[in-house]
Amino acid sequence: MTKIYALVDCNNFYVSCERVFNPKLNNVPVVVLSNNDGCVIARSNEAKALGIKMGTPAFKNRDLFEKHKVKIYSSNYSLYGDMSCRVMNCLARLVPDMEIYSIDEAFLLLNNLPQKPELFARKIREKILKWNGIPVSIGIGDTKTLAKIANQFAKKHPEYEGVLDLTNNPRFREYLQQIDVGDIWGVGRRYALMLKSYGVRTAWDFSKQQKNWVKSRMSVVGLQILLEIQGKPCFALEKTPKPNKTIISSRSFGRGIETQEELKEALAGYVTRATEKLRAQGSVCSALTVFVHTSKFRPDLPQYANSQMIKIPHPTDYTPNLIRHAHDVLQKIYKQGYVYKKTGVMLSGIEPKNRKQLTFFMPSREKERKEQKTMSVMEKINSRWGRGTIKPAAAGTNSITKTWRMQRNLLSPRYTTCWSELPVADADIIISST
DNA sequence: TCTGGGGTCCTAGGACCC
DNA sequence: TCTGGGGTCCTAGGACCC
Repeated sequence: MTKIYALVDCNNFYVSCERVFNPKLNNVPVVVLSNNDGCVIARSNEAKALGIKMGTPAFKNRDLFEKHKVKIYSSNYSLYGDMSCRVMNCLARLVPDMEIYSIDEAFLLLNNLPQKPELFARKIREKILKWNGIPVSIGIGDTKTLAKIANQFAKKHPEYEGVLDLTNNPRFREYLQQIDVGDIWGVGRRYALMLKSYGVRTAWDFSKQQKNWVKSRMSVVGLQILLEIQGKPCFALEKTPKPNKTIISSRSFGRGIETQEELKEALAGYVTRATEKLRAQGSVCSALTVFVHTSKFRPDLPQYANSQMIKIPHPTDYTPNLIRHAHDVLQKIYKQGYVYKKTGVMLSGIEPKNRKQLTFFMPSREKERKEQKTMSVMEKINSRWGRGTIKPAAAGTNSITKTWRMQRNLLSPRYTTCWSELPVADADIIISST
């Protein structure tokens, strides 16, 4: 039986999250900025209409922000992550087969419904809005790629009221002719340029190309995209998330830093975070890469970037070990006389902990048990009292780290994940509205 | 002054082996 | 002097995604 795919996409997700707890933000331009309050990463429709572009640096938009009284927020990932879980849990209650694709998107299978997929999608939409306050758009198609395309119409054009079904759609060709080839899922800027140089401008044009032609220019991935556009599924629904093969933790600094001591401290914090993720997915790692670089936006300062990987003899998830390794690598690539803007760590060679390769020179069982116990106690304390309640001393004390930590000057409260920041209902308002 | 962070997959080419 | 051919594994770099 042919499958019917739906893509549920939260509209302007981060902005929508802010609006749930602050209705004053409705109908006015709102943007959310990346870490360090650097770039615009989410915009309300009003902000899009002002011509504020995705990914542009905040300081370049300053005039627009001021002129139109744009509401500006630092990104509040505690809030967005929690809201995302709520939306996904709702979806999971409504359909048996779903794949969480990103923080604000999920693919669903809409087969064997008692009603037409479009009707069902409208109900999903209503419920998510009612239960979570988050508006979503839903595109439906014979493949994931077509569902993605349908979603673009559902989101952009109000006449669809948030849902478009492209399966058995008599206007299928018309729709594909309106989609720029670069807006196909998986066709990025480079491929779009290449395709256009051959006169392939729209999704419809693309769907008419020869398999070999596409494969020779865009590898097998391009071929899969072609087949998907033609309605032949190549990308299956992935119901269970696969463990990550690499885990990265890195941040830009709020200010440039120069000393190795400060870099070590930052790095220790990132390793701590990365190993938390590693343990959360039940894995160990056998390699670690450290990178540092100066700011490429300061050509007036001397530039330096470097990275180095080391193999770890015994695959591990033990934070102090990995911090030690990271510091060793940093020692090798650190150079004095530069103003560093960013450092980070990547864990790789990741494998399941219960299946890890044994080696002759493994640490003793006893030692391993101790390490495990230490990590599990640390984890318990942090999950009970909040992340970072206890951490390796190498990651620095708050008073020291404060000076280089990232800027988040416009942060909203963690309304849903922190007792002390719960929204407070104003008694007068409650009384007057009842 | 101020420019994010975290992932995946594919391919070509080198090292190495028989 | 003559200097093959086929295979595997690993890595770096490029392309893409949200």
